[in-house]
Amino acid sequence: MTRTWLFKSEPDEFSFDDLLTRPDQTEPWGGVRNYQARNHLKEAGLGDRVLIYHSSIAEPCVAGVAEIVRTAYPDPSAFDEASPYHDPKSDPEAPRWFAVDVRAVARLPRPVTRTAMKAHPALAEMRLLRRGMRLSILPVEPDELEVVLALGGWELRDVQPVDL
DNA sequence: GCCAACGTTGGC
DNA sequence: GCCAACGTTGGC
Repeated sequence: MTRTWLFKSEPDEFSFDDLLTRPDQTEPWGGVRNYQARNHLKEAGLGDRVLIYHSSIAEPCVAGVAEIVRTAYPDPSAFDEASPYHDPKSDPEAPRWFAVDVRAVARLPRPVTRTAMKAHPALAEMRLLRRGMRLSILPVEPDELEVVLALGGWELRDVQPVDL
């Protein structure tokens, strides 16, 4: 069963366009240091869709769609003393933090702004839009995915992983 | 820049 | 185990 997730990113740090420039349009997604978000990361399965959401900008939006191409593995940055995400309490024998690899599917024909999502009645229950929601990795319901894609000028079949 | 919401830390 | 203090996130 293919699920959908929403990954937050500050585009100044890493944007959907950055993902498109990576080799094979694939990038490890790590540095998540919140247990609830980590648990979501560990649930992500091969081929799950990912909405890439740009936060902390004037107009926060979903910029594009990616997919999981490697499921959770120990996050190397946790063991890297030079990394800002270094966690001395994470033991390589029992890793605390995990990363996944994501590959771009495509940019949305038009970005779906937070404002547009908030204005849509079908998205009233969307996790992302709840007050005080700070999790950087969130599940997205199937019907919510359809609405977001429609707002972005796409339909669900446009993001079916090709190998399914 | 403000501030609400929330997570983490550490004293007790 | 409680809870105050503090730090961070992220929309506005």
